[in-house]
Amino acid sequence: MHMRMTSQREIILRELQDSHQHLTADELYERVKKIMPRISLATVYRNLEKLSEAGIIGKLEISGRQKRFDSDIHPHDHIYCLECHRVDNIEFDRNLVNPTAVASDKGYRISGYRVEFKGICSTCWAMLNKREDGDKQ
Amino acid sequence: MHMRMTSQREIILRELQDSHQHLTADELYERVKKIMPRISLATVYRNLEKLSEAGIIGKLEISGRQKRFDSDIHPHDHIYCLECHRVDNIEFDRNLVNPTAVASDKGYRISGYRVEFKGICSTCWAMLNKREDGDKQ
DNA sequence: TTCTCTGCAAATAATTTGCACCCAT
DNA sequence: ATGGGTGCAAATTATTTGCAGAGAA
Repeated sequence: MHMRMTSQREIILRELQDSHQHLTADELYERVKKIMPRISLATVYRNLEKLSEAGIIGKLEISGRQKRFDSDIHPHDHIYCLECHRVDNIEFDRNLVNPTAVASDKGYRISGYRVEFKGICSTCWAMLNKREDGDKQ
Repeated sequence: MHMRMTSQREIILRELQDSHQHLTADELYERVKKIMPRISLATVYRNLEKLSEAGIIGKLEISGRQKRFDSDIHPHDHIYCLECHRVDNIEFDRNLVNPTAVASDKGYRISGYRVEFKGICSTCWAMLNKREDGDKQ
């Protein structure tokens, strides 16, 4: 059950890291295809799953949409745009939340938590304002 | 664009409220079918969408799985079980998080946030321990 | 050699949509 | 009488899986 390093796995991981973004499987597929045109989307899915199981990348399950993947695995939180669905890191002091303080709740054994902000990103905000200006004329 | 009250809408809402749970569309469909056997799953989806748009119920998009719906619309947070995927309310002091303190981040206009805990619920915890005991024998 | 990985196509899961008819307002 | 709502089936979206061959270790 050991994980082999294949060229597809290597490229998928590198492309995610180089992107400095929180990409979806198909966004990553489009990027990887430029380097390795015969790769299949299933391979991208399978590798992202393996890599996140192995703790090499993070899997973001945010806002009930497509999963996104994150090459940054240190604990941090995110914000997503309600308009374009992009996801960014957000600076939030995780010391403010003490999981053990709520640990007795409902008898759950708590293993983690995340704080997920939502809003409108600056790009969409600008577009929305432009559209409103147009409406007025 | 006004919302009509139909018998299906009424029953869907009532069943969700009476359940005191965070149900998925198809769980609710199964319950409603017992009262109104010819209702379709699409109707359940459409009504849950309308009701949550109207702010009458809440939509929970948690852990990258099926959406769940909540008849309790006052701001509160949740915990879900990694084993059985049930969702429960969790008591967490939302005053600890100050959205405006992170508002400048990346230029987002923040409109809300949620804190999502994960863990193992007491039922699954008991089952896992029982299974382990079995393994040892 | 062994066993994981791959590409392809088909399958699945969750949700949405087109359409003709129904019914609340 | 309007125009939103409904049931049904088909379509869509995101993801997973079976299979036979490829290729790391």
